[in-house]
Amino acid sequence: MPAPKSPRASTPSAPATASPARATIADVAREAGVSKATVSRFLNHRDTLLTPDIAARVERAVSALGYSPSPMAQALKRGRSRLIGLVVADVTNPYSVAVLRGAEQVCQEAGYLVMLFNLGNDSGREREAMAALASYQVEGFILNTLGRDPEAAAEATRQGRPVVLVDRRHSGMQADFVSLDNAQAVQMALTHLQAQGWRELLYVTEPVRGVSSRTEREAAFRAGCHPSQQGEGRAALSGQTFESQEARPEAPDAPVLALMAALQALRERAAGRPAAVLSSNSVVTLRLSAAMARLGWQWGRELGLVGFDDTDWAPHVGPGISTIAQPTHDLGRLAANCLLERLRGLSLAPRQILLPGTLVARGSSRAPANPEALRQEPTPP
Amino acid sequence: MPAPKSPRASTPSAPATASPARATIADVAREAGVSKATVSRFLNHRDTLLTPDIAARVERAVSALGYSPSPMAQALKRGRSRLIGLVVADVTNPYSVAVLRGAEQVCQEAGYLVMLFNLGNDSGREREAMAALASYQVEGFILNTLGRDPEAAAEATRQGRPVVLVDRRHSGMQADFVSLDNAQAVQMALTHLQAQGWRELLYVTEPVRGVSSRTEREAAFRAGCHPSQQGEGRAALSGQTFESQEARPEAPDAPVLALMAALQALRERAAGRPAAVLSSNSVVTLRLSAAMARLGWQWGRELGLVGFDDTDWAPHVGPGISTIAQPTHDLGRLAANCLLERLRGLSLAPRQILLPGTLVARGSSRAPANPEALRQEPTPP
DNA sequence: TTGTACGCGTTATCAG
DNA sequence: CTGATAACGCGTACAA
Repeated sequence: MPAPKSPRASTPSAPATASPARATIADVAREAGVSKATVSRFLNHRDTLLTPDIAARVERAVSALGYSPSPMAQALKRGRSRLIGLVVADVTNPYSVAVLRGAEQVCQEAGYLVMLFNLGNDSGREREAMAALASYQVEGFILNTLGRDPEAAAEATRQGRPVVLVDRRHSGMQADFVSLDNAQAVQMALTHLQAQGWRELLYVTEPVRGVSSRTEREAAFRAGCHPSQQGEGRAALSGQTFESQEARPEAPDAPVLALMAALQALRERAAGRPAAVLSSNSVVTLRLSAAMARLGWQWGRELGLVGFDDTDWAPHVGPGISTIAQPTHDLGRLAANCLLERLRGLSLAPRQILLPGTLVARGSSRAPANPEALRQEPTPP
Repeated sequence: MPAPKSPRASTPSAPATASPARATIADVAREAGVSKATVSRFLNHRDTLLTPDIAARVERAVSALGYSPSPMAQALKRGRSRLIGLVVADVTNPYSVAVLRGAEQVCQEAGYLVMLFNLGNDSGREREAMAALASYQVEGFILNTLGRDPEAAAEATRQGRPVVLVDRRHSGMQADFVSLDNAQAVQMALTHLQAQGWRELLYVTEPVRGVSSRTEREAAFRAGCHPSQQGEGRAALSGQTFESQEARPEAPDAPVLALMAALQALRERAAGRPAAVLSSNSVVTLRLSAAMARLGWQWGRELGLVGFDDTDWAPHVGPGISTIAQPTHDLGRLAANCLLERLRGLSLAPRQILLPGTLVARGSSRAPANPEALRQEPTPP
C-alpha cells in the first residue's frame, strides 16, 4: 500500500507545517483509492448500492480525514446553498429577536444556516438586503420588515425564491404569511378592559404608514369601540386613536410631551368614567410609561393599560402591566417551517397562518376604583 | 451587432420564459465581445490599465446586464468569502443583540455579511457552531460565548482564522478581546453606593463557573468591599456574594425564593445600616425585582440597587433602577473593526480593548432614608 | 457498480 | 494590453 501523498503538495512554496487545510473530496478519494465520483455517490446517493468493501473504505477515509463537503462548492454546483436569508426591520425589537430565535432553531435542525440582514429601521434598504443575501444564493427569505418597499416584492418574485412574511404583509407579494391574529387579540383586550369596567379608550400606535399589522390592529380597535357613543345607555366602549411620533434627535422628548397631552385629553373626554389605553407594542408602552411618570399618574389608578407584547419586564413596571402575549417563538418556528416545506417542493397557494394571542392580566388593567361604570348592564338588552 | 443570445440556452428543456437568472461573467464577456479574463480584470484590477474602448464596452455590458459577481464562486476561487461568523451564547440577551447590531453595521459597511449562530445557551455546541460557520468559509469569528468549551479554542487556532472575543475571554485562545472595563465599572458602582450612604452590600450574580466577565466583576466587588469589617470606625463597605440559580422547569420559582432569603439575610446582617444590592446583569435585576415584589419591599427604600446593563425599561421599574450602562454598540463596532483589521493583514499581538461604563443614577440608589451612615467620614484618615 | 470528463462562476497564469 | 486555459471543490451524465 503506497504511503498517502502529503496533501496540498501542489504549492511548493507553502511551508510543510501549513495548517492541514480542509480535506477535499479528492483527498478522500485518494485516501480510499477510489474516484471522486464514488466518494460523491457514497455521500449523496446512499440508496445507490455500493460494494460493501468500497463503501467501507470510503467511510474510513472520510472519518480519517475528518472530511465534510464544502457547502460553497455544493451551492455553486447545484444551486442549493443550505442558507436561509432573514431580513429584519430592527434587531433591537424583542419581537424580531424571538422570531429570529425560533427560525434559527428550526433551520439549524434542518441543516440550514441563517444569514441575517438587519435594516436598522431603514426600510429603504430592503431591496439591497435581499440582493446581498441572494448573491450568496440563499434558498429562501424570511421577511420581518415593514413591507413598504414595493421593489422588494418585485425582487423576490423575480428571483423565484420562496418567501415567508412574518407579522407584516407586503402588498404585491405572493408569499406565505405568519402572524398573530390581530383582530382576535385586539378584541380580547377590549373585552377584558370592558369587563374590568374601563369605558373610555385610547389606542396608541406608532405611525401606521401602511404597515399591515398596525393597520389591522387599529381597524380592530375602531371596530370594537363604538366611537363617541357615550350618550347611549349601552355599556359600549368608546375610543380614539393616537399616533405616537418617532423620537427625533432635535427634540428627544417631543413624543413624550405629545403623549402627555393625549392622555390628559383622554381623561377629560372620559369625564369621570374610567379611561384606559391600549398600546400597540412594547416600545410604545415604554413611551407611555414615561409620559405617565411625568404626569405623576399610575397605571391602574389614573389610567388603565393593556399593551401588546409580553416582555420580561412587564410584571415589574408599576403594578404590573397587562399584556397581550404573542407566541413569538412559535411564529418564528412556523415561518421557518413554511419556508422549508416550500424548499422541499410544496406547491400550494400562499398560506396564512394566524396564531391567537394570550391575555396576561396584571395590575395595570384591574378594575378601576371608581365603580360607576360597573352599574351598567354588561350584556346588551 | 448580433442579437445577444438568450442566456441559459444550454438547457433545452428549460422553458423560454424562465426567470432571467443571474448574469454570469461569461454573459458579460459575450455582451461586450471580450474574454472573461478581461471582464474579471476590469472588475478586480482597475489599476491594470485597460484600453479605454474596451473598458467602456465592459462597463456598459456590466450595467446593461446588471451583473454582479457571485461571492460563492469568488469564495471558491480565492478563499475569501466576505463572510464573518458571529457566535452568540444567547440572542435573547439584549447585550448580545447590541453587539450584533454594532458588528453587523460595521461589517455591512465594509462589504461583509454576518452569519449568525445562536447557541441558545447550550455552550457545548460552540465547536459545532464554529465548524458550521467555517464550512461556509467565514473569514473570521466574533465570539460572544461563555468561553468554556476548550475545544473551541483549539478549533479556532487550528483553522487559522482571526478571532475576536467579546465580553468573555477564552482561556487558551490567542485573540483580540473587547469588553467593558469590569473593574472600573464595579468600582464606580461601589463608590456611588457608598457616597449615597449605603453600607452593607450584596453582589448577586449568575453562577460564575469560570466565565471571565463574571469572575472579574465578582473579584472587583470583593476587592472593593472590605468583607465584614463592620466593627471598624471606617466608612468601609462590607459585602458578600450570592449566586442566583438558574430557573429550572420543575421548580420555576425556586431561584426567586432563594433570592428572597438572601435579601432578608442581607438586611439582618446590616442590622439597621442601609443595605444595597449590586446586580450582575439585567436578567438578575429582573429576578431581584421579582423577589422584592414578593417581599413587599421597594427599591430605594428597603434596599438600594445598582444593576449592570442600562436597559430601556430600567427607568420605569419602581423608582427607576440605577444602572451601569455599557457602551454596547461601540463594543460591537470595535469588535468588528478589530476583525476587519486582522483580515486586512494587521499582525499584532492580541489586543485588549476595555471601554469604561457609565453610571446612570436613578431612584433605586438614592440616599437611603436612614441617615445613620452619613455621619461617618467619607474619606479615610 | 465504478471511473472519466465536464461544468458551476471566478480568478490567476501564461502566452500572444 | 488582451485572450485562452487551468483550477477552486463538487455533482453528475455518460461510458466502461
